Amino acid sequence: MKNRTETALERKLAAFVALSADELGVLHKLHGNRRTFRAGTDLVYQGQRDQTVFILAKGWVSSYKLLATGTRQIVDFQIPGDFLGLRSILLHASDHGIEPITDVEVSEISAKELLDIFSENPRLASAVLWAASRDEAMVVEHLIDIGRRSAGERTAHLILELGARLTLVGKGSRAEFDCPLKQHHLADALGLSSIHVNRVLRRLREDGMMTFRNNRVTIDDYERLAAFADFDAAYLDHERPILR
Amino acid sequence: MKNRTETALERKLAAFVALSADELGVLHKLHGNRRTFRAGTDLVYQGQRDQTVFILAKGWVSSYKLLATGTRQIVDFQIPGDFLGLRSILLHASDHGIEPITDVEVSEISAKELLDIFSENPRLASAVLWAASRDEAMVVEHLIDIGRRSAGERTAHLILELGARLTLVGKGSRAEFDCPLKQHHLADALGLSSIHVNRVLRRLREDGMMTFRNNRVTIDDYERLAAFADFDAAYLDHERPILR
DNA sequence: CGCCTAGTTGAGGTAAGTCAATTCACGTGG
DNA sequence: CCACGTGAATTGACTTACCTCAACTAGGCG
Repeated sequence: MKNRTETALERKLAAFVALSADELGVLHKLHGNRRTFRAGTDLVYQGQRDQTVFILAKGWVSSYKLLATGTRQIVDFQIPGDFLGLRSILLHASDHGIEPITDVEVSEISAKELLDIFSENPRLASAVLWAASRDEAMVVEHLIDIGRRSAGERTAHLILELGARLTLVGKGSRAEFDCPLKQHHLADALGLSSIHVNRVLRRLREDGMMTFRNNRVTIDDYERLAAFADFDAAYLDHERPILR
Repeated sequence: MKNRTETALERKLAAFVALSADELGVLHKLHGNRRTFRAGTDLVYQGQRDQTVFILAKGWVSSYKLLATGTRQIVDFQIPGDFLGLRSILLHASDHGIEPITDVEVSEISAKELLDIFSENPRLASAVLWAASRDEAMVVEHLIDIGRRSAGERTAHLILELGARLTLVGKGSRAEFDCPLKQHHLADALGLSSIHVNRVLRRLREDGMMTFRNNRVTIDDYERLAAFADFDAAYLDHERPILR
C-alpha cells in the first residue's frame, strides 16, 4: 500500500536494482534526518576530514575543485536524488568542495553509518554504487565537452544534458525548464571565462537555438541545437533494473 | 598457503574490501579465460551492443570517445588490474571505445556472468564498485586538468599521475618509468594537438623538469615538476580496507 | 536614492590550433 | 649494404578562439 510519493532517490535506485520492502524501509530511514543549507554556504569544503555523505532532497548543488591559482572547476551539478560526497569515504579528506547553488534540503549520514548499512544490505549497496557509476558517465561527458568541443558546442551540450536530467525527474520538459545557474557557474563548469559564456549565450540566442535568461532556459529549436552540440542522451538512459 | 603471486587485481581490490579465501577463489576463476589483443585492434568499439567486461592482465589500453567531427578524446588510460567496460553494463550499448596501446592480455567476462557472480558475492561486488569509484576520481582530475590548467601544467600532471599509478603497482619509480604512449595519445588525452604536445614536451625538457623520449619518462626534478603541475597524489591514495 | 550583483559590450593580447616541410628511427626487400 | 617506405617527432609561419582588462547597463532592495 503506497501512502506517500516516491522520493527522487527511490526512483533513481529502482532503475538499477529492484528493491524489497525492507530495503525501501532502510532507505526511508536513511533519508530522514533532514538539514537545510543556504545558497552559498558549503556543505563540504575541500580538504575537510570528517567524512559525511549527503542525499540531496531539494535544490541544486555543485561539486567543484579549487586550484592553487585560485580558479575553480565545477565537476558536476547535482539535483534531487543524487548522493553527495560518496567518493570522499575512500579518501582521507574530501578532494572537492560542495556548494549549494540554491537553498537546499539534504539528509546527512556519517560514513560509518553508511558503511554499516551497506554491510547489512549489500543489494542496496550495489544499487547506490551502480547509480554512482552512472553519474560517472556524466563526468566523462563533461570531460569530452571540455577537451574537444568548442565553447558554443559545450555550452549547448551542458544545457541539453541538464534539460534531459530534469525531464527524467519530472522538473522540466524538452522545450524549457527553470535553471538557477548564473553565467559564472556555467563558466566554471565549462572551463571558460564568464565573459565568454555571455558572448556564447548571445550567439545561441541570436541564432534562434536557445535562450538562457532570468533563471529560465528555453530551447527554441531542439533539433538544430542537439545537432550542433552533437548531443545524444544515450549516456543518461538506463535499462530496466539490472539486478532482480 | 600462498603458491602464486598476487595479481594486480587482487592487490587492487584488497585495498577496498578484505576478501575471504572463497571470494579470492571466485576472483581467480573470473580471471582465467585469457585472451590477447594486438596493439591497435579495439577490444570494444563505440556503439557495440553485446556487453562484455574485461579485466586487464598485461599491457596498457585507452578508453576513448569519438566525436562527430572526427576528433577523439581519451578519457583515461588503464593499466593491469583495471576493469574495462564495467559501465557499459548499465547502457544499451558501449558509449566509448577501448583500444590497446600495447599488445594486451585480458580476461573476458560476459555481462550476465558478472552480474550472477555479483549477486552471489555481494562483498566482491562492493569491492569492484568501490574500485570503480576510485577510478572516477582520476577522471575528475583529468576534467580539472583540461578545464583549468595550461597545456604545460596538464601535461606534467598527467605524467606525474601515470608515474604514481605505476609505482603503486610496482612498475616504475618516482624518477622514471617505461611509457608506451605516443605524443598523439597524450594529445588526445589532454585535449591538445599533437604538435602542441611536442612543443610542450620540449619546453619541459629544456627547463630541466622531465624528459619524455623513446617510450621512457625521466623525471629530472620531481619537486619542481610537482609544484608546477599543482600535483597532489591524495586522490590516488586510499585507506586500509573500508569493509572488513 | 544609492548600492550591489549580474550581465553586457568593446579593445587588445596570447595560448594553442592549422598547414606545411623536414628530419628521424625503423624495418624490409633487393 | 643500401634504397625505400612508413609512422613519429620536430620545427616554422600564420591564424584564431578565447582570455583579460576595463567600462558601462540593468535590476533588485534596504
